[in-house]
Amino acid sequence: MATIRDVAQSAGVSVGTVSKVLSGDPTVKKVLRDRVMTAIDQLGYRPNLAARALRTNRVDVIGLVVPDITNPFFAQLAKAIETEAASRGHTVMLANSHDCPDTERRQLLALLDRSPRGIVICSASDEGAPTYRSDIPILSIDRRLDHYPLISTDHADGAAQIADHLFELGHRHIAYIAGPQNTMAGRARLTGFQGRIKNLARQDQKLRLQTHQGQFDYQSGEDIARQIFSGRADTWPTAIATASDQLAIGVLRVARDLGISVPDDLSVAGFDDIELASLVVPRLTTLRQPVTKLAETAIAALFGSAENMSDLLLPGSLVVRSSTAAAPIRR
Amino acid sequence: MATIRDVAQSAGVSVGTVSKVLSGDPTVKKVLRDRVMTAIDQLGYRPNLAARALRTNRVDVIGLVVPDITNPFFAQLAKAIETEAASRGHTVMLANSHDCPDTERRQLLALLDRSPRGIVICSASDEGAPTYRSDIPILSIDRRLDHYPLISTDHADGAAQIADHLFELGHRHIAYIAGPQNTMAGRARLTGFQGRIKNLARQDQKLRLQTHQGQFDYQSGEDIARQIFSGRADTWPTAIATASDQLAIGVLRVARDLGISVPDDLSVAGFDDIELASLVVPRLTTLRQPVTKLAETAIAALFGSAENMSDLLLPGSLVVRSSTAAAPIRR
DNA sequence: CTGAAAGCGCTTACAG
DNA sequence: CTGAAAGCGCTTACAG
Repeated sequence: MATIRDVAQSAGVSVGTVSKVLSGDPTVKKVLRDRVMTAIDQLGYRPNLAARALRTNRVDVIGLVVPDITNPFFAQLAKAIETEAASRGHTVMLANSHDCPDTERRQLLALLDRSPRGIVICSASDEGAPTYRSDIPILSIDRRLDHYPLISTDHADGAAQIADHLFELGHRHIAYIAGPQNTMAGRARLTGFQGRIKNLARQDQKLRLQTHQGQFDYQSGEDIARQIFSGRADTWPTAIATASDQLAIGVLRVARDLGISVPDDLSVAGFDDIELASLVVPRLTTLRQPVTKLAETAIAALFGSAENMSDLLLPGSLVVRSSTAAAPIRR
Repeated sequence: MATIRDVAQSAGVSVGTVSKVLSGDPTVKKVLRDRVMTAIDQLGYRPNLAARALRTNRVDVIGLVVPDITNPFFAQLAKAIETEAASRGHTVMLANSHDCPDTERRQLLALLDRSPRGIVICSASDEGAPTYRSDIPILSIDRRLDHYPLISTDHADGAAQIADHLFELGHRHIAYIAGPQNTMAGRARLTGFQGRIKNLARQDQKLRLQTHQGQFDYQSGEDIARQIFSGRADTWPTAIATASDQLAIGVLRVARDLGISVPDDLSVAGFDDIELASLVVPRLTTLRQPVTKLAETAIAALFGSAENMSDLLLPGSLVVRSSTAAAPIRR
């Protein structure tokens, strides 16, 4: 491979001048600049990034740690971050923590060693984590790591939007299937939903909410839905809201198995808007997380002054599809 | 950050000795080694990887280029590759080509600049691409880039396994929905299926195959299925095999819309075994691609002698679920 | 406006 | 078995 010396020699200038041309320094006269450019083209010169990194102590890389790239939400996030980073000439280093704090710590250290421009992490758990001493900015996305600033969807507000939607459709007996309460998202969505329902109950005393507790996954949705529908039919809710699309899809399947028609007899709403949400029958009403916006904001923060960054909540948007409709008339 | 000099000073040895300890050189006496280790711990020393890279001209990174990390198949692939790379102390640099040859080229050049240990690429198109001059090994996975060695599922064999399965179930009128014929996977699956059917036809002259042509996506499956079932019912096939799970899922939806019972009236088989395949109703019989094995093989090849590497086809495995069953008795 | 030179933090022959 | 020194390919004050 040609080095900067070869280019300098071929162009008849000093190495320093080539470097200045490379960095777009305007003090280089056009004649020289042109000679250098031709030499670069001729030799097919590409700068050695390791040498540059050693000298400048900075490398055009963004580190990204997610629990599992196979989860559609994280895949979308990774894609958005990669695209955004690429548009700024940066490459993304990807690591999966496999939802394991130990692995996460190892991956984070490995990334830190490569002195990237910054690191974006969706933490495996939002319980206490070691803090990393280094001048490389670290940003949490979706799930906070330790004390590092967090960029995430406003989960509470999103859940409240769903509550409003169901209330407006006339539902007065609503079930909520919450996500795990040891995650911030799980907690925020539950309290957001409950809070809004409490407010709405002032408008209509008949409004009732029953809550259940599961994981974010599909199986939980199935299990809890079966439990909900195990009682007498006149005790059934007319709408079920859930903390994730996966949960909602589990509910949909149970409804079909039991011959409960969605949305005629039962409205179902999810959360996240994963791709599957619009493929399922009927297509799922849900709350879309602003994934691209989250990624853009995170990258912008990394390139700005991530020092004095504070938490940032971005609003999600209600996506109404065919799994929710006016409440059935009962009795 | 502490440097190797600080460690040397603190341990009272030369920089060279520290370096030898770092690399596990057995010629260093235990006393010195211990002193060095303590100094490292005390100072929290972590080697500067840029400096090491400059010196050794090698960096513990694997480059990975996929069309779109959001596609579940590529996500699985990326996860497997990342896990495998991590187990060898390497980090993965991820790039999305967005299915665009130009972007792919740019991404590939950017990765090459970072002098990774090797690059694994699932190319955006298997039509001609520029060849890259560099001593960094490049390996194609799933879809070939130019002349670079390819590791992929044996698509033809996989499609043949599906053909066998349907034949054994007694199906004698089978439709095949092929994928795009400008992709190798699309072509190989079609010819594999056709070839096996041709063989089986020697055992039973009544065996008939009709083929259709679509994309790999869900919508294609829906469109073509509608077309298939637009004729008289006694001309309908008893089984439909497809070139992708997405296609098959499109077929399933049409079947339900038309009141055709799967698998009683119609057997449906997909290809790939994406996660959705086991979530759909009924669960989809399909051919599982050996994703983990593909990734392991690719990484092993990169760490071995990728020089004299040749193409490698790995067998897929038939996953029988509830969307296929014995052919219905007609007439 | 351009060039000569120092130095980033390592690894690796080479002496001893 | 250990150390002194060269050098990887850049960037960046500093002189001129």
